[in-house]
Amino acid sequence: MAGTSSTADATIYSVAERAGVSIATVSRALQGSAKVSAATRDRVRRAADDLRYVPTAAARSLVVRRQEAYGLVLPHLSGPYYADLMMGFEQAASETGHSSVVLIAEPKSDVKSAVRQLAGRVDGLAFLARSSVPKTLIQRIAGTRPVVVVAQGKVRGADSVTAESRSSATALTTHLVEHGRRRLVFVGDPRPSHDVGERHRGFLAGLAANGLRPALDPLRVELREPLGVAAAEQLLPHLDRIDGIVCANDELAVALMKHLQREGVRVPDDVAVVGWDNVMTARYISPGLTTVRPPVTELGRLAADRLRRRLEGEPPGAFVVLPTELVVRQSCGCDPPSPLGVVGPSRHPHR
Amino acid sequence: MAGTSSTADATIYSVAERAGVSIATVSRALQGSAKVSAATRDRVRRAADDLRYVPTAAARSLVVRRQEAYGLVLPHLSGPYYADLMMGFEQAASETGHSSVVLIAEPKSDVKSAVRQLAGRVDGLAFLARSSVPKTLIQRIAGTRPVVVVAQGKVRGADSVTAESRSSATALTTHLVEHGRRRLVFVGDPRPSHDVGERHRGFLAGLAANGLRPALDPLRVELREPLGVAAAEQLLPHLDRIDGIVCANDELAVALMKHLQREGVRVPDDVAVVGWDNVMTARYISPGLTTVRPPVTELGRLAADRLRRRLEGEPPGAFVVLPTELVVRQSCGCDPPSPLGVVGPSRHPHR
DNA sequence: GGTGGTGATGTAAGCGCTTACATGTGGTGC
DNA sequence: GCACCACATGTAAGCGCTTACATCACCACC
Repeated sequence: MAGTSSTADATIYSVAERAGVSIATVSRALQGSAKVSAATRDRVRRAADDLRYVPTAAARSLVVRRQEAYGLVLPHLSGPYYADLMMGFEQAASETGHSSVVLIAEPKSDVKSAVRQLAGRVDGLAFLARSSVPKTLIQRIAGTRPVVVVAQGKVRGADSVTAESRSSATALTTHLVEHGRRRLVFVGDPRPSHDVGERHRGFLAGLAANGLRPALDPLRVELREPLGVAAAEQLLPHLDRIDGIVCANDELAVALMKHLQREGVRVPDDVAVVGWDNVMTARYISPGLTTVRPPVTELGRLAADRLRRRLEGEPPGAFVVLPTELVVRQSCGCDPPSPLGVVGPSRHPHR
Repeated sequence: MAGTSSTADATIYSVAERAGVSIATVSRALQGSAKVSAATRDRVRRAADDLRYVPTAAARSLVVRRQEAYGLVLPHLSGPYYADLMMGFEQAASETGHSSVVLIAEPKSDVKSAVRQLAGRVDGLAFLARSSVPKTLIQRIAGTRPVVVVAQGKVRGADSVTAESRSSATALTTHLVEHGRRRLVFVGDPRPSHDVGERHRGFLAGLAANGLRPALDPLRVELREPLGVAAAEQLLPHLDRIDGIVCANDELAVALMKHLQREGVRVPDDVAVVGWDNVMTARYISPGLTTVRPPVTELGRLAADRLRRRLEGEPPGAFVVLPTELVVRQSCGCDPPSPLGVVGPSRHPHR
């Protein structure tokens, strides 16, 4: 019933028949191989067109022993971060003729078998941090085909691309200290995510360098908007003991800041707030949110690029760190609208 | 070199050999077919595990004559809209065991062949509006396999899922008129996108119902942030002649509003501004942006659902319209923080 | 007018799976 | 003790392509 019109399942055979040639010639004509006469090529093309022929990729994959596709495993988190990353990935992938198969790995669904299945249809895979795929599984897959992990620590046998986090976090923290803030607190759970862990370590380092310690233990919350409100609630009673809040990402930061403001707290006067990711809202909210911009699209692009190289024979183990950019707005205590400053080592692949 | 470890290319044969059974038994054991003894199943599983066996999806696809994958064609536009839509789509797809292959169709790249190639590796495709895929191409593909268009008008032979636009736009416009605004202008190009066209028509209808006409011709700009600033620049000289700006989407609206404010224009006092999409920024900016919330995730989910049904034999031609929600904040002139109101017909599939 | 070369096309062998059908093995019922 | 059946497993045929190799026609050259 679906897609009827009788031509629905044209194959290379029907095209060959209609064009009066062998299937080999059809294949050659359609792949643009040189060894076909112009006349024949035209005839084949016309036949294919008439028949609405769509070559079955699976058949080709089987014989060329390549899927010509990459897999991208994301956590279930909306937000611009993942969209941008995907764009970069897909673009780089398609430039080398690879399709992108995406999988959203949420905790609830059967991630393990979903990932396995995905692996079977791609030549290489990229795993994003926080995608609730156990590291051991990633390692297993990496023993099977090229794998790159994004925004995570190293995984044996896999490549890694990350945005620099620790030193930017230190810079960010130092910036707050230079504003005279001494009683800082970190909001976000440093444990489950390598990246957030790094930000937290950088935060601690920034404090330590100034002989300071966190005013409170980190508030271990997930990096989502509603938790920002919850965190604000938790902090309200302690506002006399803190003068700066370093959030693990912008969603948390904007929600938290807005809620504090609703409760009459002045930002940055009473308390400074900073985030991470440079989402769109960060530059529209007021005061403008001081944050860190990771090169998200570039991260995606680079992940696909790693896969390409691996498939071309490069050995695994590359570890690429991309620089981030400190984006200073007003929530930290700076007054004028003045975005500036670049922090972090420049790109430095090794191994 | 890549993914060495010698086991890299375990096939069903090597697993069969190691387990001491035939490949048929391996297939049955791994697919969970009932006709395998528990002991054998275990042995096979262990062998597969030892060998890091990853079944080649292409081989299976070839024989079962299904790709077990859907294609999703998006325009090159970042923003939460597409991310959410993809989430919904992927989720629904994976619930029925389908992978999602995404393609970002930008004008520059060779969209035509990319789409063709995509078609060959999926069982059905969803095309998003503004994805720079010519309608004729979509129609051709639709003659070949199930196709659903999202947020577009009807396409022959394809299904369609859309968010209600026109009457919500009328409601939005009417709301502004009720605030006493009489001199409204539409920002965004109604021509290339079916949805934007609908919003514009709804805008005109809302005015006409009150005996009004647009204060200016629509400002035909793309729906991206930078164009919002440009539009604001264009409107500044005419501010005496307008008191309300209806933007085709939120990105445009927030950029425009912010720029007007920078120039000393008071929103909503001097001029009201409204948008469309209900992006995150809309609720953090001040004044809060009055806008319309389309059920984006649901749209994605429904698109995948249509494909499923078509593959199950349902005839093409379904036309599903999802209701949107008017989100009233302050940029329209309302004072209290009070989101409310639902507008638009409820979901009504026909055919 | 043979010989050899060149370019276009055909022949056929798989790629790694699934599955209809054939085969084998034991247990049951009479 | 034999027929029968259910169940577990094996055999083998393809799914729709690509490509190495064989074939063929034609032309140039001496």
